[in-house]
Amino acid sequence: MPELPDVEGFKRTLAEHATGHQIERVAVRDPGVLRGVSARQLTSRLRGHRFAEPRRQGKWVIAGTDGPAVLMHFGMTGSLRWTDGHAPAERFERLTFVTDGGELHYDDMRKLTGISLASNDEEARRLLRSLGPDALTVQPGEFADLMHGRRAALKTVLMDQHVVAGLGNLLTDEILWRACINPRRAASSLTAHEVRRLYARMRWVLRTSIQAGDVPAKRSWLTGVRYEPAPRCPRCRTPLCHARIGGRTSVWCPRCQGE
DNA sequence: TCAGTTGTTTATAT
DNA sequence: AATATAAACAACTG
Repeated sequence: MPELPDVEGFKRTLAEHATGHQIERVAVRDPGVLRGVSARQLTSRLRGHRFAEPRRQGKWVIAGTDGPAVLMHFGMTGSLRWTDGHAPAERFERLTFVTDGGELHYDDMRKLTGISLASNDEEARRLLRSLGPDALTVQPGEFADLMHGRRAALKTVLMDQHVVAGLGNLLTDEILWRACINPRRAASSLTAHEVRRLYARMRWVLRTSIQAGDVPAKRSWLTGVRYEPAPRCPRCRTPLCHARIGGRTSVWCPRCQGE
């Protein structure tokens, strides 16, 4: 269930375990996750190279090496696991990087996105150049400018990876609920005060979620109640509204955030 | 059997 | 350029 906090965790897995280790081979169990590269190419171009410090931009992990860089996306169901030695394949394991120190396993049930290869970090940046600034590191002034220039519904704008990278459906609803702003408001209609509040709540939700390793499903969070049959606002107990906004199911509190 | 799903890309129209 | 919408991708859950 990868949202930005989960992806940050995958990056950490790479950083803590894989960095410095040499890739001996890549075992492609399901080429359906490869994007723009064949299984043979992936192995031959990566073999012998060592993982460097990984980066994250939005929901992408860039696993650099002293040669090519691996671009990973996790769609709705992907994840990354490290095992110190060889481990039998999990049910949805699609690809394994076998290194001299252990194995990095890419699991993904649905295969909605996948893995691609860039010749170097420069090409990796070029491939991801259409992404907006990362939601965790975007500066308040830049964030305000981005919101100001968009007339579409706030929910749609926040989820648009070309505007700000990293916010998915659950995170966006959680942030808007905490900022007490209606998801259908035009982004450009926010007052300066509202933009500052939105920014502050976004930072808080992201930092708290990253610490937890995912968006917490606690009862005090919108995320923790949104799948209940008749969910109520964790703050004021008002029954929550739900509708499709920007093509995704959205949940909000009509009392805290307006109808 | 059918609807729904935590995401991205592409096409299409406005 | 923005904006809005739908479809496709794939495989599971309720």
